[in-house]
Amino acid sequence: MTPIPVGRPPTIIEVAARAGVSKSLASRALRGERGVADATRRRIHLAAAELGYRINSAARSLARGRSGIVGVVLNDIGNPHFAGVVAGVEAEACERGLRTIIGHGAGSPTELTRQIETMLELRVDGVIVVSSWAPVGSLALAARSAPVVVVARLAEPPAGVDMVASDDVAGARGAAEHLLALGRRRLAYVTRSTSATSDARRHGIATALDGVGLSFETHSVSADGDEALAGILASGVDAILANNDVMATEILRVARERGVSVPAEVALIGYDNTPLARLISPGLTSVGQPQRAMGRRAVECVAERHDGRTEPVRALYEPALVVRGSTLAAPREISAASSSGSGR
Amino acid sequence: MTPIPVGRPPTIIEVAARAGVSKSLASRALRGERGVADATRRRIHLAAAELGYRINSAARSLARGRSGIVGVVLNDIGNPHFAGVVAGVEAEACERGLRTIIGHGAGSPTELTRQIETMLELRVDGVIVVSSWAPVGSLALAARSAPVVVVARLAEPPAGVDMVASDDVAGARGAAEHLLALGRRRLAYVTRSTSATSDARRHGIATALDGVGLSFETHSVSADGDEALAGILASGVDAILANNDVMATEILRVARERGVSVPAEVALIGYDNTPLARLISPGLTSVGQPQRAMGRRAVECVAERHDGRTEPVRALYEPALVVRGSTLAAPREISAASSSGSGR
DNA sequence: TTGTAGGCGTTATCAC
DNA sequence: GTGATAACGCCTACAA
Repeated sequence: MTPIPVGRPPTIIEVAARAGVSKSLASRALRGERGVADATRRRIHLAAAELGYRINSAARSLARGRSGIVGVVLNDIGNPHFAGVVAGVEAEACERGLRTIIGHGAGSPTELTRQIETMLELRVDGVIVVSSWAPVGSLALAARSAPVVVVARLAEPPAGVDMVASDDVAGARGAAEHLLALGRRRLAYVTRSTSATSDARRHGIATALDGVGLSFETHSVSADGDEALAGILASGVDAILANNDVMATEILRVARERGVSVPAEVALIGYDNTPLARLISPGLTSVGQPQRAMGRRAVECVAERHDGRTEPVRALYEPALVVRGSTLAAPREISAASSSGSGR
Repeated sequence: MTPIPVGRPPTIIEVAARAGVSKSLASRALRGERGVADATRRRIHLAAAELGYRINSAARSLARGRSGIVGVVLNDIGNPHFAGVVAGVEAEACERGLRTIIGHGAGSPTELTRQIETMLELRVDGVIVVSSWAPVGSLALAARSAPVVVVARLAEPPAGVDMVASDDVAGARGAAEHLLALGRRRLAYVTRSTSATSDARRHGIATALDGVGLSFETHSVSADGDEALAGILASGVDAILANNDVMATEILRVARERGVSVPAEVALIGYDNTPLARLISPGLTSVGQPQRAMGRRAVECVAERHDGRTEPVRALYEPALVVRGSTLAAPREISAASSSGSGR
């Protein structure tokens, strides 16, 4: 006893009836296939328009076996880094005639997994997971059902999962070397929580400091860790590397509130080089990743898997340090791209 | 013994076969309906787990007539205002057993329309459009197929479309009055482009200034309008109201680059009171909207429509001015909630 | 150029 | 408790 809703969307059968043709012909005409008389085609399109017909994508993907949609699961909508990746995904998907839908992982492994599940149930043609917090197990499982691409660093990406990332070790090392070159010696690394990405960046910093016989501390702070941040700022460090721009911006705010001057007392470096880095004052020195290019590459990976590729992709893009006021006394901007590679 | 499934994802028929039951029984068991012997139910769940079975949501929504998914179409992923609304939507949807997927309108009416179309083709149970740039026509059309809620101001929302907004006129008026109270007299309003939201805010400012016999200018600037912004800053104004926090932050950056001091020379007010307002320096005075509450209300609207409501909802929430350093000489924060209403 | 006849995976309505 | 069987809306051979 389905309570028939008022104005249930019309089906292709009703369109066909109105145009006086069979449903298969209507289907072909609406899909834009050739082999339909022009006059008939016009009648069909007219009927569809009059009825407000809209294809039922559930029925279509059931019949075709694929949906024409790629799903993107984001770690955190509020972080502008992800907006950049999404832009790349959308551009490439659009060029290939694919639609894009987005799922929000809300920074939680559980929720990320749920969103990936939803995408798979929707039978998307591929899942692009922009997060390094998705449980490896659920990624591997997902990859059994559809092409899965992770746009982030994974310690040990499963064989069935493609990975598109930037070289976090090199990026963080470059950032640390920049600080060393400026004469900073007491560095700290601040991150939200441990992840493969975070670990790789820490390792990069360690590499740089090992070379000159220095050590540094790593701090994990929670979302509202103002006190913790203040403590770090007051601990005698002269430079802080943050795991991303949002984190760096928080640190900058706390520094200001506590009267710690940046960069005079403490130099500050973010990661991702999001628009945020340019907006704040002083401008934030940050390690840039080619977000758009990575997003595009992820869609390519999905397409390649559909074309039969089975060997996993491990694309690593070169990061580029963008120097701004938060590490320099003068607010003058210097773009110091360390190197640029395709990563392919 | 868990054989690795290969090829197409397993269907409920394979699960049923493996468990030695009919597909109807498997369906009932997997759906958690009662009327299945416990032992049988366990066998079925085991078989499903071993095969890595995942329901085909296309088939389900085809059979059921609804998808259990609400679609959210955002004007701009990069603007943190939308993240707040999404959080509210997700919370409420989750409590009601609904999934949420997101579409990215990329700030363009065309793309917004396309994303709404995609949602309708996916037969979502409701579309929540968080933007005032979606063409009214396409909203009205969409509302013929599914409940549509706009979370933004529309000049004349179609009868079939629910609207959840905050009182932009009052919010902007309050902001302008705040500036007047501080002794500012030469105000300017800066927006990206005209929209119902933008118009309402302009009107609110006009209302406040009319009361004291002052006038002001409205400027539309494009995405990379640094020169235009610099021009406005140099035009002799002593206060600027921006259409949103992102825009305000841009203005602040340009002001800094051109040596215009905020708030000493020019006071600055944003809109939305996003996390961004707190992050930058000086803190940004901003008109807050209850994003989460509005997101939740939107999902309620969808549910109500499903329960048979036909009269449109026109919910208006009270904005609240949050005063920070960008309008005060001292960087001390004063939370000045003008009033708080449920908007129901 | 057009029509007919399955079939896609699931749910729902019956019988048994 | 359990199992056939008919939709659901569309696509795709295959016929006409």
